[in-house]
Amino acid sequence: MDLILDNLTDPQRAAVTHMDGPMLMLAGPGSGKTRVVTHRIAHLLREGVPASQILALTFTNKAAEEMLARVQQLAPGEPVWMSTFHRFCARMLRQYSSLVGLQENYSIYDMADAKATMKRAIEVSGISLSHTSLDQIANAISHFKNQLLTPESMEGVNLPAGKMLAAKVYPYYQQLLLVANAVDFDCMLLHVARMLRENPELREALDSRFRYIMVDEYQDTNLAQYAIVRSLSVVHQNLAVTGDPDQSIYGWRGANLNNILDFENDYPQVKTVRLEQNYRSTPNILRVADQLITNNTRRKHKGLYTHNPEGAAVRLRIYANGYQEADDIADQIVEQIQNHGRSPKDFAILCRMNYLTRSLEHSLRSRVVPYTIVRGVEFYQRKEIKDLLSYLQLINNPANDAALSRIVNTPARGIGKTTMDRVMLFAARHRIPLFEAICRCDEIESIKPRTRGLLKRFVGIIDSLSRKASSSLEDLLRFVLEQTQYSDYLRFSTVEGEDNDALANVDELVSAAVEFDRQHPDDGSLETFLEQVALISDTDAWEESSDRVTLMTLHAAKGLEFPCVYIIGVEDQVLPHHRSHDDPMQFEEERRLLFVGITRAEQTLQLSMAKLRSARGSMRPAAASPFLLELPREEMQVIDAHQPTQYGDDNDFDVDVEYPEAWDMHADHDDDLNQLPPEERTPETTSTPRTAPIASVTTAAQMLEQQMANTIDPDIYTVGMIVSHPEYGSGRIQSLSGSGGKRTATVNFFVDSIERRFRLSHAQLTIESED
DNA sequence: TCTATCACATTTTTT
DNA sequence: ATGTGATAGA
Repeated sequence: MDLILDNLTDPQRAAVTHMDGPMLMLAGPGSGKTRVVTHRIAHLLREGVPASQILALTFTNKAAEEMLARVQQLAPGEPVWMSTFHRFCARMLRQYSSLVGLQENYSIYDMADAKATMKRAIEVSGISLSHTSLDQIANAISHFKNQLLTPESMEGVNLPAGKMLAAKVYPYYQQLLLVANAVDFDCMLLHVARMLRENPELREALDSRFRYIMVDEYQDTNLAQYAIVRSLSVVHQNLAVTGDPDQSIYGWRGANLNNILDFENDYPQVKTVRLEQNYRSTPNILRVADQLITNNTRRKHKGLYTHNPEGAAVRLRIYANGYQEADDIADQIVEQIQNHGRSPKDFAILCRMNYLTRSLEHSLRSRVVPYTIVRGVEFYQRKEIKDLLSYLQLINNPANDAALSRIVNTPARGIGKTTMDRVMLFAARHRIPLFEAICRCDEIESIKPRTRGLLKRFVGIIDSLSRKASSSLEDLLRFVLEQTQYSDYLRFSTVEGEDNDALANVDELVSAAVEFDRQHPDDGSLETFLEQVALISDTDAWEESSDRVTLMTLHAAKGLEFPCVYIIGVEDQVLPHHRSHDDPMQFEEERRLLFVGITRAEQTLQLSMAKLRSARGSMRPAAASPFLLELPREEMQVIDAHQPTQYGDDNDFDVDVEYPEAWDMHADHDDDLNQLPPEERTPETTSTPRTAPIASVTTAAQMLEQQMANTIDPDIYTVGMIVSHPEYGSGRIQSLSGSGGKRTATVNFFVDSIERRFRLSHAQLTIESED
């Protein structure tokens, strides 16, 4: 039995055993890509390639950790260098910092730090934000860096008007970063790429040090990453990249789809392997995904197939409004958990935009279904955490202006905006860090003597903290808390019993420090801790283990899989997003986004849209996403849950909203019902026109209950009746209670004389005799 | 210098 | 609906 080579398909084995020369692995969703990559590394090691010569680059920490663990399992021994691009660059910069004008204790700015710095740069450059925004400028600068454009190389380059201002800010921003001995995320890549380009002997050394390079999710690489990878594989072209053009959803962040589309041109001797067999989804789901993505032009053809058994038809539900959508999905989940042995963790609800999870949250909470939201901002973005980390950063790198600005007056020390403006002016004039400017505050004439005293006291605090810099992280952090009286500050700024969260978060950070000390008994430096923290993301915190329904954006769902998936808000202007409508490239990316969502599903999938969607506080009509037209309707189950709503029985919107004719939204759905599984195909539903107004109905939830109740007429049951249950056998109905969807029967079973209660709308009770 | 109030915008966000 | 950022007043 060969752990590494057995149980692989032919294409998989071909990829695993490929050793020298470039390789492109086109891996469809659920095709066992991670398995192939890890097995290939194990194979390389077994064939005698030293672990130190292998470098595997991923985009997420999670992917890197997972691969590392799996390789360790297959081939225990010296670990292979597996990390994210950014972590790799962080290490390189640490080692070769002087080549790009940094010191080795440089800081890594997160988005917030970077934006704050840009804001300063904008002020310094004297540009008005009236025709643009900070976000736009930040985006543009990020793009410059991803395109390997330095401020110098951009001089004289013609730019669209939208980017002109950003280009003006760019050099000022870079200057501030340099003075602060700091980099932002994009800089890390840019610096390393430049370093490799400008230092041929270093490039060569690293090229032969990392003889075997693997890149995961290659479709998401930007130009900077591309340049780094190419530089490291000029002499030793043992570059294996894996990816799927159809799953490229980060174009807006600078990812260049051409990197993977042109890989075969870049490396003519490339060996291309296609992994087309899917192990994840039912054929039904896969066909829907495949048919959708066929509409894209910028792709490499893959013929996806699976040997998995046929499953339930993919559902498309059209709801009257977003609340009904949320309630119905929550009801479905409850039903599946109660009666079909599902757990909350089997479900994922995906959406284009974060705010769409709100109504779902509400519906789940009211039904006491546990859920988590995977959001962009979490623990390390919390104010108290950022504050404390800023103290640590300042100790590690006193030039870190972003950290200083954050905590110079937190807790309050009487150093306000006016003072800091003067300090900043002085710092900018002398091109020195803020901390140095504060140390030299005697030279700043505009600052009053009293304030100088306050500034000096601040310097004293930082100095005393710095003297502790080499103690354990836990001690250091506790010392910071003590010296700055930060805990008191939190307690005082607390409104009324509300904010004990903040103190708990502080405790959690201390725990993280303790844990770090434990894991790094010898090499634990402040620098390492800060680097680790800076490059952590919040999606990493998502615990797979907890038994909860997962709510997240389609972007966050990449790489994950769930038995049951709901994709909500499949509406025009939402998916595709209205800002991606015009540009065909972006439009295709939106289609890929839906493709990614669909292919997360293992067993069941429901796409849904609402005819009315509340956005920005008000109800607006929504039209079907154009992508819905591209799906194979004939094999899907289309359910138009059109019902009158609390928003008016004579719903004006109904007439106004335009639906593609092919969808036949309001027609009778006998066809569709015939595709339902038998238990859902009761005479009641077919004979009751679904558009009939139900006068007494007030909320969407009640409507749904009614609807459900109608599927099985509860009134056919009477007390004393003998019924049969699939699990417990025969029994007698003792009593009946409730009404509508809550109509409940208490049954005493003959087999054990135990009474059990069932909701008639859900339970599978069959009548054996009337008496 | 701090605090309260108001206007404003609001896609997605691996690092 | 909700949060953030700027501004004005204490």
